[in-house]
Amino acid sequence: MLLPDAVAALSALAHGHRLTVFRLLVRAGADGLPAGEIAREVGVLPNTLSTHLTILGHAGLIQSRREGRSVIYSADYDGMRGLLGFLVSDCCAGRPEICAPLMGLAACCEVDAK
Amino acid sequence: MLLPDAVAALSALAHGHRLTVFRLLVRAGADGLPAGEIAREVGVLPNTLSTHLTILGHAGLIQSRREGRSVIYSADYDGMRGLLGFLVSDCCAGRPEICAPLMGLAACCEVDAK
DNA sequence: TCGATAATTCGACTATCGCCGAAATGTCGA
DNA sequence: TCGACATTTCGGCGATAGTCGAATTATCGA
Repeated sequence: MLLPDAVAALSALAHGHRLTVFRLLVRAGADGLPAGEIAREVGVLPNTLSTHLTILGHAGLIQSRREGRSVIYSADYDGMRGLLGFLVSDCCAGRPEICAPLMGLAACCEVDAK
Repeated sequence: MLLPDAVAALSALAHGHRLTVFRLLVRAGADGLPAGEIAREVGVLPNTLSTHLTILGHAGLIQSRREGRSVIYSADYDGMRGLLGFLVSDCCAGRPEICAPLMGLAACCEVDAK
């Protein structure tokens, strides 16, 4: 991931509603959620939400697929990993002790964790 | 970390110059860098950089200390970890296979890595 | 084919962000 | 104490982001 892509992804998440939507989709998993339900859940007008979803999509953080008259949105875990990887890249600069505290983040996947 | 704090941190990083500055400081380690050198390195006017540094500081991503007539800025690794932790929190939702690909990010600290 | 539902696109308005020049503040050496 | 250096603060300007109402597109059931 290049810096402009990272800026786009960070800008996409740098908004209360969009960040809420993204986290909602991250938790929803691969099944995703229809746009209407997201709008209801987050409490934002459908047209406004649509622009937010477009921004998140362009940033590579979410995907969409059509199912009947609904459009289902789901998190793009590859994009998410790309952003996180960019943020921690070169954090060590030869000093493992510096970013050692960052280890353990992935432990969120452990059973019983959190 | 609460959502408003995460939005503040993401907004702080959602800017080309600020993201560049942050990465520079992350690599610089605990020693940090004086404001003037950062300005030269990034290629931005001192007064403009100052506002950027203030924003990053308020977001809890960098710290500053005075040394003589210089002000030394350095990355706040705690704040950084807080943001990353927030982004991956609850990503599993009981489905370890979903965010399993996120594991290995912390491998940046491994010797020989990157 | 028609009406209803779901979602998006368009146009316009307001608020906020980012930048710069100029001035002010803080610190040190002579 | 004074002048020089490093950084910050302040003012105003142009550009961009966010929101909304209204209109448009897409899909389904009858």
